[in-house]
Amino acid sequence: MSIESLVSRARHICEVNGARFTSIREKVFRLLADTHGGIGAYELLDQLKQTEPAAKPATIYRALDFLTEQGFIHKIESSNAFLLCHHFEEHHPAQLLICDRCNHVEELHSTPLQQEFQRLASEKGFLIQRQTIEAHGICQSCLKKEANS
Amino acid sequence: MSIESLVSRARHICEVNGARFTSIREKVFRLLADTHGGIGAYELLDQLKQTEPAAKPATIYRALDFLTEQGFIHKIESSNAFLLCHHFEEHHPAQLLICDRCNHVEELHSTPLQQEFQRLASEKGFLIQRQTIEAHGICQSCLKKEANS
DNA sequence: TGATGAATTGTTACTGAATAGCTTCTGCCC
DNA sequence: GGGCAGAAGCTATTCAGTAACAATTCATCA
Repeated sequence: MSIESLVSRARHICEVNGARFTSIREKVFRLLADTHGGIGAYELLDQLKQTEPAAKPATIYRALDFLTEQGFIHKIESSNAFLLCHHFEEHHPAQLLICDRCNHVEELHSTPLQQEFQRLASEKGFLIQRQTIEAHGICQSCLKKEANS
Repeated sequence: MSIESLVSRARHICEVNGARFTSIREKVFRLLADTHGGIGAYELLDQLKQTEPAAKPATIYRALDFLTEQGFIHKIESSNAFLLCHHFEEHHPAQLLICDRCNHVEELHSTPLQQEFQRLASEKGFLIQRQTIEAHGICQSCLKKEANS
């Protein structure tokens, strides 16, 4: 999936939503799209400063808030990092597999898993509004590299 | 479950493990035991300072690291808070239901849920080493209060 | 008892994460 | 062009977490 294609899809969604895909927001979006895996807000800020020298933490966090609202990115809670979602046409909860070796993140969308969590919560009378399901470990490709060495 | 009972159980486990349940560690343990729900490291630090004026962030984080190693506490990743676990006799992954109204945290231990997540990961060739499963929302008792008002 | 080595704690300093509050600018609608 | 709302600038601050090194405590073994 090319970056340009992602950008134009995002731009289109913003138009539909009546939201403004401003220059800064687009830049942050592109930086995220360039990143393999998650990236921290301050690293993102450093990169943004190369074209927006005046950028400050608030600049990044406002952009990240916007991108989150539009459903373009996920936050990785267990590592305080942000991740571009490549199928943002509909908001969806995701489960993340985060490789601690290569930083790659695999995004899952298992309905049974969510439903089971939902069911357990309901049993306790708990109303879920937001869920975080993440695993850290080692991805397939890193495991293979390890086996071959 | 009384605090004293928790403390003595913790002390016993430390003895068995050959770990030292020092004064600072016990104080942090007690502060966590006094807390309803999760608590942030710096709030914990403020409380600890009342009896340990020299305490610094490192003091708290070292104690928290120790208590985590012993399996006495969980970290709530989605709110950067720490929570005493009341059944720490065996290390176990937990799922947390965090009420955003009253701050209460319900701890679940669903084996099916973990296994399903495990299975999904395996399908992708991913080896899970640590998992975070949390939900934010509203607990039963807060929902009832709401209904009655 | 006294030496010693490891674990614990003290101390200073720093980086990274996130938000608050207020000002300025920009785009849009009338 | 005037006024309004949303976006971005700016300053400052709080919270979260770690690094590095010095000082201390403690169990143990000679």
